[in-house]
Amino acid sequence: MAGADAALPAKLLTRVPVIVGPTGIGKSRLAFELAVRLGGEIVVADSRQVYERLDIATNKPSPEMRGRVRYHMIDFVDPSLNFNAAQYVRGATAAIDDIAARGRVPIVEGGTMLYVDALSDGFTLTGIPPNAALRSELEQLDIAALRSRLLAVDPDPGVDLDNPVRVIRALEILDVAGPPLRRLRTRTPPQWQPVRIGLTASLEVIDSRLDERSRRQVERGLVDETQQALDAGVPPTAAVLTGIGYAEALAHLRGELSLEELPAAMARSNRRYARRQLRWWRRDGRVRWFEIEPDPLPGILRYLDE
RNA sequence: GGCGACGUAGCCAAGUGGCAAGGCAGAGGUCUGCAAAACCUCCAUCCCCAGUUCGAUUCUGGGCGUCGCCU
Repeated sequence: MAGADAALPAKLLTRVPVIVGPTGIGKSRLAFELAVRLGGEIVVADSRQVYERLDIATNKPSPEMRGRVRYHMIDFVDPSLNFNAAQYVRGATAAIDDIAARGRVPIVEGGTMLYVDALSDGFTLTGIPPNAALRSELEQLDIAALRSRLLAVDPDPGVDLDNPVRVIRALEILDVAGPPLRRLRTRTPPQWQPVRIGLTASLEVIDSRLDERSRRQVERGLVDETQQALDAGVPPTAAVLTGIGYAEALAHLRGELSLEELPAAMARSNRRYARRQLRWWRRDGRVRWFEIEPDPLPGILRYLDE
């Protein structure tokens, strides 16, 4: 965080707590408590909580929490649509400005690694929308063909050439913006100072919390919620329904997974995701880590005061 | 008790007389930006014993086990 501070004294920048960590560790609860203490509002950085109605497996804050603290960037996108990181950064940036302008404390909390970093580091994202026709054409090609097609347009695109999703996206962007791809990827730090706070615990603790949460989500009516979304016309391929919990609930509705097996399958997906999140933020030296036991809140408040 | 089939990694599963596909799960990693996605790396000497053979997971015999059918 040193570089950005040189131009503006740190104290003049609004310090924004950014709560990160693996799924199921209680980030949401902590952000809530922090908001209550600080007179804050929460900007959720989560690629699934943005969608309307699908509440259970997206782990949206409870109605009680939402009654006491104002939340932003949740529950406002038609679940049939696909929301993306560029839209997120635009919306979240506006929300933070708005919160700060009203003299309140913005608190970012989230699990979607790219969203958190894109917002906090000010990634310039093109926001170029998916081109269905181009995609269906490109999806016919194997990775070697995709790769050579990309390299023909841009010899040094800076994307993983083994990864079809990335290569297709690169071609999609180049189709609109033209080469070179690298010039489109800049960073403009936000007008506020992120204070990254990581919540962590042992893998055993995380895993057992995920087991428990998955079981409760099924009890709370995850399958019904999924069925209702389908009945409302949300296609099974919609982004929300490919998320953890909904993907497994759909498998159950298709008869591929019994109700008894459902929580375990969900917990497994969650475990993988949690590990990926830990790896992502572990390598970010700007994150200050706090164990969830004992209550990390006092230490975090002290840290924010430094 | 008889007949038949099978016995390959945590699970599913291919395969061959010459040093054992793949998928899932697991572990580790990537990320200049569609990210709860995608990608990369790692991960077995084939139930046991004896025999045939230069060489057996693959062939033969005997165990043990599982499944099915029959009595």
